[in-house]
Amino acid sequence: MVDNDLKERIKKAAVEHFNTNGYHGTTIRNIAKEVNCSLPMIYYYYENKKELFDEIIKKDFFALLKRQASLLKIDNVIDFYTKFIYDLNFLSDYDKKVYRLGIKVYLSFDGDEELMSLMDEWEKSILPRHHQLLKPYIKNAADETAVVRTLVHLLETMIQNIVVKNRHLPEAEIREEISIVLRNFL
Amino acid sequence: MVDNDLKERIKKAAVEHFNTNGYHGTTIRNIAKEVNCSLPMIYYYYENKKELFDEIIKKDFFALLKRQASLLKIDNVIDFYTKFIYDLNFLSDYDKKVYRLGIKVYLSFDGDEELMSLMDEWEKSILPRHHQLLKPYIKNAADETAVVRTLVHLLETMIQNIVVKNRHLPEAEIREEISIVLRNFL
DNA sequence: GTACAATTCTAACGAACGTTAAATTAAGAG
DNA sequence: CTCTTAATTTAACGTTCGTTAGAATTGTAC
Repeated sequence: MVDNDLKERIKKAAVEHFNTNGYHGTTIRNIAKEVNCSLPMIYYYYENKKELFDEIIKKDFFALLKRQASLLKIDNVIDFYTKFIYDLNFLSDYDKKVYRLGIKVYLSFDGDEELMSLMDEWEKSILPRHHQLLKPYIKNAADETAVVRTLVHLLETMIQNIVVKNRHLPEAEIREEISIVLRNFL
Repeated sequence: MVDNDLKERIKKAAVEHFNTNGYHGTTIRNIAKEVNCSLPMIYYYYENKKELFDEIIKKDFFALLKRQASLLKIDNVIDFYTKFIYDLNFLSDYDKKVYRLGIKVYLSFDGDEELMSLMDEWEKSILPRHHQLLKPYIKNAADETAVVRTLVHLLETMIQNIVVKNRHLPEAEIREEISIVLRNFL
């Protein structure tokens, strides 16, 4: 994320501020000060505060989610999920902040009903996607849906630890937890 | 939570607003309007906006956490944890909102560093507490700490689903997921 | 160099914010 | 009924907010 272009720098600063101070706690003036431009420049590139916020969530956050979801070359299921989570540790700072902001909207800390419904739609797609993904590897299908659900729940917590709480999760811990959920299943 | 007393009604409305609009998005005027009193009445009962916010987190949220943590009569571990989570579904509306607000502070959506460090301290106590709790029931201690960690992570997601996302989690689903993590362990 | 468009700025607008001073009303004691 | 204190209100303060009008600057094409 090289920041030469002013429009991009504004968005970058906005992500930072929205994350730290929330939507209402973020002021256009603070963003302008941070990127060292005058206040109306922000209105030159973005219609208003809300549009700036929405662009981050609608474009950058969902793009990030889709990028994540498309990394689907599985050979070993546990390796795959471990890598899936572990790699989050090494997202760029900007991507992590966008992710964090998205999760905040998802947990309805900020954002409006339109954004919320976009989130809901995304969320509904998660379980089926992972179920599909795991299907070919299931050996013991006794409590299939429950295991997939548990796995997804576990992934969710680990994502939040890395992205929202900004912790580093060691690969070994990730692998252990995923294995615990998936044993007796693969 | 009967609301006769004005001070209590103010706090109740504040929880509602802080939850929906965040700290900065909440205005004293809106709170006053909601409880049908004049604006300075809020300053009659609370020093300022920040003190009102802090009282909710420091008193009500932590009281709630401690109340939850003290429900420790175990006979069957899975029964216990299932009930522990399932009962969250039936918290009073007020308690749920306080819980939700607390989690938001915990995830640093609002609140200052003082509150954050209170949260950190609490968080550090969680793993040891559950480890202690599970100790007498462990049969297969091969990956003891990992299982406890996985369980706590799973509990966290379920708490967030109930309290933050305001979903109802059926007892059967809770039990299934806890059992999946704890099998081969008890 | 001149013309024109794309950037960027200074300065201000009205509205809403947190907070407070001071006046008013309600309640309880003697 | 009077005095005193508690509860509540009206009205305003200074500040900061999101936003915009309009001027100044910079870049580009001929």
